[in-house]
Parts: sequence; C-alpha cells; structure tokens
Amino acid sequence: MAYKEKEIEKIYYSIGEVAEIFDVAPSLIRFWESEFDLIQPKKNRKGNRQFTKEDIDHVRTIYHLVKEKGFTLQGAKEMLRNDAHSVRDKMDLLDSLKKVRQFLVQVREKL
Amino acid sequence: MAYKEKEIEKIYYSIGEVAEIFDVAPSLIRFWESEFDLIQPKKNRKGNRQFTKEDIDHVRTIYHLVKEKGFTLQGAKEMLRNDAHSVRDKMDLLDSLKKVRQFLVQVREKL
DNA sequence: ATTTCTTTTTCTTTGTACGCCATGAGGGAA
DNA sequence: TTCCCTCATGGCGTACAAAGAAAAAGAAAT
Repeated sequence: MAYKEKEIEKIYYSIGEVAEIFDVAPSLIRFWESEFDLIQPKKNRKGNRQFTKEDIDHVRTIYHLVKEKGFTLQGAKEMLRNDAHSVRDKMDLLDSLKKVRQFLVQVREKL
Repeated sequence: MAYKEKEIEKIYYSIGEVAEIFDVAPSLIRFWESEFDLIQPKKNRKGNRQFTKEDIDHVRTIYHLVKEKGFTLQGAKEMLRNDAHSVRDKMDLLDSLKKVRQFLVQVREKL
C-alpha cells in the first residue's frame, strides 16, 4: 500500500485533479484564479499550477459561495473582503439559524 | 398641514415612487415582481400597481439581497425559501459577526 | 369651468448588454 | 498520447432596458 500512502500524502494537485474534485472544467478554475486573489496556486518552472490542500480549500470557498450559495462573483468578492477563512463557517451558521427558526415556527404551530 | 398629513399617511404608492425610493428603473421593479413571489402589489382595475408600505418592504428585501449583498436572483430566491421576513436581519447579523472578528483580529495583532 | 395641447406616468412586449464561463488555436513537457 | 500552458474568441443565459401605445395629469387659453 505504499502507493496509496503516497497518494494520501500528496502535496501538490494538478488543475485537472482539482477540477475533477468539484466537477467543473479546468478552464473555470483558471478563470476563478484570474478573478479571485484568494486563489493563487504555485507554479513549477514549467508553468503548471500546483495546488496544495490549502489552495484547494480556497477553491472550495469560492465554489461554496458561487455555486452553492448563489453569489455573483462580485458578491463573493465582497464577502471575502474582510475574512477569507471563516466565511463558509458563517454561512453555515446562517443556515443553522434558519433551521432553528424553522423548528421554532413548527413548535409554535403545535401550540 | 392637512396636505402633508395626507402624504405621510398615504396608503398606496405608484411604481414610479417605489422605483425612485431605490433609485432604480420602474422596469426593474416589474421584472422583480415577475421573478419573486414575494412581490405582489395590488392592481387597480386599470391595471396600475399599488404598493403598500409592506410591499415596499418586500422590495427592500430583494434590493438588499441582490444589489447590496450580491446574490444572483436564483441565490436570493433560495435565501427566501424558508423565511422571507428575517433574512435581512440575519444578513446583518452576519455582518456583525464579521465586524466582531475584525475587531478581535486587531486586538490579537496588538499583542 | 372646459377645451385643447403637452408632458408625465403607466402598461406590456420585445430587445440587448454583460457576466460567466467554454472552446479553439498553437504550442510545450512527460 | 495526454495533460498542461496562454491568449483570443465564442456563446448562452441572466438581468435588466428600451420601444411603443395608452391613459392621466398639468398648463394655457378661452
């Protein structure tokens, strides 16, 4: 299982691999990179992008805002202006609040 | 000041007045009405839209999500799926959280 | 007060600019 | 062959804006 171990511990991921993770085209990853400062993968001397897990997590944040939450690119940029790291957590908190409210509404309806 | 009193207590507002409030074109208000169930102003028998203050507040919610927060129309619709009333409040809470975090980061930097 | 003319506001339908990518050319490295 | 690069161009749908017609509201004159 040495190979598998190596896979798990892989440091860099190609743009094709990243694209596959999110089921999007590589061109979209490149486009987002051109739009968002948050995405800045290293490039080897050949020019190929090398994504770390952290880079991929940044892509995940963009994906979350744009594809799941429905922000425009401009809106996503605004969201990222202050705090890039915890935006996803806060959006999830927002969802939690909505769920809590939903629950309370149901409780009230029972009374 | 009877006239002014009457103005203040006005019940219905025209689409032009509503558009002016948000500094947008009347056509945009009509378009939003066609897109969002939340906006459903009464129409007189001539067909002219008559917006109550509550209707205007619904427009304000759409404006907030689309023009200030940067949601796509689809994203805004998703936000409104569960709870139309308190979305604005929650988004403001989100902003508050961001401000609190910003403050804490600054405090940490001082140490 | 009423008629006439002009401007404003509204309506629905149709048109369109731009955001958000996708595709293609032309090429390099493994 | 396959995956990657840059740069240019293409294209589809979103998000409105414009066009055209009709009604209403002023304004001027009688």
